[in-house]
Amino acid sequence: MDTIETLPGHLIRRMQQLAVATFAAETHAAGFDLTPVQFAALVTLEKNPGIEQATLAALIAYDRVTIGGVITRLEARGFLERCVSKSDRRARSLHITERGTALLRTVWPAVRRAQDTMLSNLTPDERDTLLALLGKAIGNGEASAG
Amino acid sequence: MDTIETLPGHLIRRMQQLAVATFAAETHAAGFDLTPVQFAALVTLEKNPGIEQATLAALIAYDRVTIGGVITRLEARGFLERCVSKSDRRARSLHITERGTALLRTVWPAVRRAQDTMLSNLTPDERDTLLALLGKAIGNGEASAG
DNA sequence: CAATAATGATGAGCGTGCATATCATCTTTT
DNA sequence: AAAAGATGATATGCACGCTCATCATTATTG
Repeated sequence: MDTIETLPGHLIRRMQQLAVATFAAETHAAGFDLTPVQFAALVTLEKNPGIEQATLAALIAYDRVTIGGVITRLEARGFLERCVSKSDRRARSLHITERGTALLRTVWPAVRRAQDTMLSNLTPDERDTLLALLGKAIGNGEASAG
Repeated sequence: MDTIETLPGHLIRRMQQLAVATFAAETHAAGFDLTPVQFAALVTLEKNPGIEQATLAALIAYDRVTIGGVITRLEARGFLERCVSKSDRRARSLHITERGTALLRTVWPAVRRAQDTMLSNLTPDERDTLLALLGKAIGNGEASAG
């Protein structure tokens, strides 16, 4: 064998590559400049106002250091605010801004379109199966009561 | 809805995250310091001696610029050689070295183990299904005679 | 309560991953 | 064969994504 094509890791990377490219294509086409991480952070922040960076990182399964940089860039663009937590002076409490909320509201259609496009080679049944298997593979449904 | 958890893109990213982490864990545990891209490049180079950077990039579906950096690091570590192509002085012909071949031979077991570990939550049938669906989603089997 | 450990954030460093621009070289067109 | 276009590689810039180290602050323990 000794080839890359059939290795799970390679297929997974290609899929992720396609997903990111599709996300970028759809959002850019709609006039936005937002990465998947940035979108995930804002969406999660809208649903959980006031959480700290570490909590946000855990919620969307990212490294804390990575999230720090993402937050810095989102703050610089005015999509969220970062202030020292009242209960823990080490922590930074995060709040999405009006501008951030407005961005989410307008970008959601493009994001939904992207989710559809990146699976356009699959039938609806196949999509369901794929997503179920991915969820099972990454351990969704086990101790995910975070 | 308005949440991240159920979006295909999020699941795909989590899967890729798991795949990379598993690859690193298994190869590190076996005493190697190699990234998935570096491994893919070396394997493909072993099978296709003398190809150029652009060809290699196309074979493993990477950006040419990215591959340039990967090749530079692999060359610095003595795993491959880069020389000006005879037929095209713009191009760089790549050859894996003895050291590179030896590395591949010894790291393969860890890589295979990683491929298994990253899907350990799935049954054999589920793994087959997942890989088939990923292949279909990324368009394998259509004009892939590159 | 003092010493220790744990936690939140940040800085440094490395390696992708991609877009854009630039230069060298090859190919095509006229 | 000169002009125009295409292609291979590289430099630059930006954004992840992670490890390790560091500092501040909080929690724990003796």
